[in-house]
Amino acid sequence: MKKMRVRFAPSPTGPLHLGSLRTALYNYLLAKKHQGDFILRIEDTDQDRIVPGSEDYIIEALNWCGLTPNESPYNFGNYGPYRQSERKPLYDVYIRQLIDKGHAYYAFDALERINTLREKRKNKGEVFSYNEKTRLQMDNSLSMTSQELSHRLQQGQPYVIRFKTNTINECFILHDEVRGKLQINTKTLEDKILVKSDGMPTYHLANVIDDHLMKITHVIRGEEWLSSLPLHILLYKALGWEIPCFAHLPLIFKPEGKGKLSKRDGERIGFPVFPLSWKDRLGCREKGYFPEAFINIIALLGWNPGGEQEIFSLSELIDKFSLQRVSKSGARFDKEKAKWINQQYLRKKPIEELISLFHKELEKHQIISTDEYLRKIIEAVKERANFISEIWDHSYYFFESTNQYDVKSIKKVEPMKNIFLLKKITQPLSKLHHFDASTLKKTFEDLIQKKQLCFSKMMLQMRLALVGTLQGTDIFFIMEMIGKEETLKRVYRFMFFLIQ
RNA sequence: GGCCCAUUCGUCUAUAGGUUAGGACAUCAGGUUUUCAUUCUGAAAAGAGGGGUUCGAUUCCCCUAUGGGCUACCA
Repeated sequence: MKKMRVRFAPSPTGPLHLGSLRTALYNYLLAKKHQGDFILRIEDTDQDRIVPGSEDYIIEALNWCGLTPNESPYNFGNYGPYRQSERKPLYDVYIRQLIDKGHAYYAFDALERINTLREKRKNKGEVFSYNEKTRLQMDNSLSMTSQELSHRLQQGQPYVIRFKTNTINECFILHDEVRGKLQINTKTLEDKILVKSDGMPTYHLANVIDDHLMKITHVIRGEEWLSSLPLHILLYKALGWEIPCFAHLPLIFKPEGKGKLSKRDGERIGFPVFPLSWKDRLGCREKGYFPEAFINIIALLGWNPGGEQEIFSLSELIDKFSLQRVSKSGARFDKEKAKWINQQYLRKKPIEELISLFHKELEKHQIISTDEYLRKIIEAVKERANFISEIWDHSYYFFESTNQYDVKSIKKVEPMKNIFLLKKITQPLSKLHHFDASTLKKTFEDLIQKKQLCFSKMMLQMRLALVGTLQGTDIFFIMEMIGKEETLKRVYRFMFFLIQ
């Protein structure tokens, strides 16, 4: 059996987004499932559109997700180079071959002429297409003598090379791993440009040649390529090559509105469309998504193994993945579910890892603490956090004193009555030697029983005093953690605030 | 306009002709926790429409509608 080889072939025109990363993931999963190779190839045939830094970004993003390629521009296998811009000599060989065999031809038409032709037809409600019907009226090697052709080539006139679409077999059937059979009518195809006037091949040609030369067995890419598939198949046939398996993945749509998710959708949807930050746009990593969770999220966008399990490790994904279970229709991204998945991972993380991550989070607030202190706090609040940063949101009051109070909440709990409540507790608290949660709880209970007070009102007051809002963890735990001195300080400060 | 693809709860999806159409997120309502969360229980919520094929269609076929993709010397 032939070894499975798949490739992820992004063009370095900016950061990767969710959709491309999912394509990379599915490629990776399929390869690993079959002990195959996962190759990264950089498709930089359009030199004008290259954005500096994007290649590094691609590598780093794959790395962060744990999708390490077996072969890449930085990790050569036997089929390099892995950047298309460096493979030009290879392409030239096959371009020659296509021309010699009559599968491609030179076209000298000025862009302006084609554009005006298009305009004219459009005004008539028709469409101009460069194909079997029109090619002989155009300025190309099919409509001129060989002498004229060589003359013009010698003169150095600019030209492109077009594919001569063979329409002898009017219809043929394609097979797509996720969509099944597709019927194609060659009459509707155009003579696409294979080589641009700068001598570089277009995507279509480079892609086919590279996939063949790199011994790619399965081409897994986005649905936007489905309409070019017939051209690609015809190219394989023209070159006399074996056709690989194709799988076209459904698109990922914007969370609201229409159309496929684009790089510009980032902040509008409130979820980063990028795995890592790009310039001033926050990435999922920076937003606090764990790479395992991120992988899990995108894996489920357009695929599921059929059961009711929703949380999968990378190795489980590898084990369960199959192209047959990729859905045909586009998926809309749901950021709430994404959060939930991240939360599931946060809950499962070993405490040691959470401590270390939280140390880093605290650095942002210039806070240094001990592992032991953090351990207790994380255990207490981790259930309510989706991200590490939210652990901070739910625990800041353990690290800094409150001096701001939520006015609405204060009104709700009748302030003047409650100064009286707070006053009652300060005495017993200051007398305590053991300031731990259970002793504290007992102290409160005793007082409440003795003075016939309301437990819940007392608690709300304490909460406001210690946290500033009606949020927060168990009050007795908070007191234990911040200690007697700080507790009393906060209570007095709150009373003072109320009197004012 | 042409070509192509898709269409199950708000969202992601299960169901490979026979199910009370299942689950998850989100939503809502209750219960537990004499404070905050966690948590538990429950509810509402779907096969785009119309024709076939069939004893029987969400499932197969056709038409329409809707959405999407492509239609560049971009990938």
